[in-house]
Amino acid sequence: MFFFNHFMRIIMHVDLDAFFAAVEERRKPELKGRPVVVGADPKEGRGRGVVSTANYESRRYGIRSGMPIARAYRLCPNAVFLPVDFAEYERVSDKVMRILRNYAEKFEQVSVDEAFLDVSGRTKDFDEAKKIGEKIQREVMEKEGLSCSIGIGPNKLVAKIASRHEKPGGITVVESKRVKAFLSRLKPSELWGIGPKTEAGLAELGIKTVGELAEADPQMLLEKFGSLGPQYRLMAQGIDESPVAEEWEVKSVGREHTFEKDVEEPEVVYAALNKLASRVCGELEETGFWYKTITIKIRFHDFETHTHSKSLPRSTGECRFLEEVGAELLGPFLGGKKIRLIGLRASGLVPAAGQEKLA
DNA sequence: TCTGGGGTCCTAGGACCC
DNA sequence: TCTGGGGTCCTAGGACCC
Repeated sequence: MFFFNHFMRIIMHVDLDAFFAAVEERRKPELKGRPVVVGADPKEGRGRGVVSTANYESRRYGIRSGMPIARAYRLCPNAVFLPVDFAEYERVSDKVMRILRNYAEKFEQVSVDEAFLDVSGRTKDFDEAKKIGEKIQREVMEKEGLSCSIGIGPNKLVAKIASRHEKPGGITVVESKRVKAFLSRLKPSELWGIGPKTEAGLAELGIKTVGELAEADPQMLLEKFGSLGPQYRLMAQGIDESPVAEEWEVKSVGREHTFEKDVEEPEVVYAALNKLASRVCGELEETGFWYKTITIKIRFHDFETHTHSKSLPRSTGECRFLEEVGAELLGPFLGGKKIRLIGLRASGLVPAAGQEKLA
C-alpha cells in the first residue's frame, strides 16, 4: 500500500444543527422560538421511546437526544412533542447533500444529517477552506433554511470533533500544528468509537483525557482492549489516514419493534414477526438484494437481549424464509419471560442482479 | 431516568477443509 | 497415537454511532 503522505489533506465535516427539529420548524413556522422535541409519543409521561432530536430551546430544560421521552416530558411538559417523519427528513437531506457535493472532490454522506468533504484539491490552505465553509453555510441557509456547523481539519477524525466545537452555526478550523493541543483536554469518549464502556476501562488504567491516552503505554492498551487499544492511541494523537469514501455497500437490512406493553402471548409475537418480515422483504426488493442469513433479536422485559441467527444453504430472494426461519428461531424464546422487543434482520446481502442468472 | 430503531464493526470458539 | 497451520464460514454477544 502506498499513501501520498506528503500531500496535506483538508477535510471538512458538515453537521446539520438539530436537524429533525429544524425541518419541523421549517414547515411549521409557528414553532419558532418554542421548545420542540422530535421522538416517541410522550403519552403524558408514560411513553416508552426516546428523544430523537431536541431543538436548542428544549435543551435549555435539560432535554437531550437519546433521553427517555417520559423524562423529557417531565422536564418540560409544555414542549411541542412531534413524531419522527423520517421520509420528510430524507427528502430535505437529499437536497442539502446535493448542495454539499458540489463543493468537494470527494464526498461521503455519513448519515441523514452529516457529511465529509475532501476539499484538498480546491483550496490552497485552511483559510481558504474556511471561506468555502462560510459559503456552504450561506447556501444551505438560503436554499433550505437550515443551519449547519462545520469542522475543518487535516483528517476526518479532527474535522468531525471540530464541527461539534461551536454548535450551532459555527466553523472551527484545526490546523495540523494545533491538533495535539486541540485534542489533549478532551474526554476519551469524544473520540469516534470510544463510548462509556471503553472510557470506564481507560479510567481503570488511570487515563482520563485524550492527552493521557496519546502518551499511554501501547502494550498496556493492547492487553486491556486487544487490537483496538493501539488504534485508540493513534486516534488520541490525531492520526487518521482514512479516506473520504464515495460509497459503501449495504451489509444488512433489519426492522425491529418495541411493544407498547411487554407481551407473553406467542400469537402476538408471531404476528409482529410477520409484519417485520414483510417490511424487511419490501426493503430488500426495493434495494435489489438477495440475502443468506436471518437473525432475530429478542429483548425481555428486564432488557436482557438475545440474538439467534441461521444461514440458508445459499442466498435467496424469496421472502418466505424470513418468516419461516424467523419463526423457527423465535420458538425457544417464547413461553418464558415477557417480551419487550422483537427484531428481524437479513444479512449476507448480494445484488439480486446476477443471482437470478445463477438460480 | 428506565432505556427507539436503523445500522457497522469486532471478538471468539467451533466446524470444516486442505 | 499424544495431535500443525491457515483460511473461511457460522453463530452469539457486545460496543458503538446517529
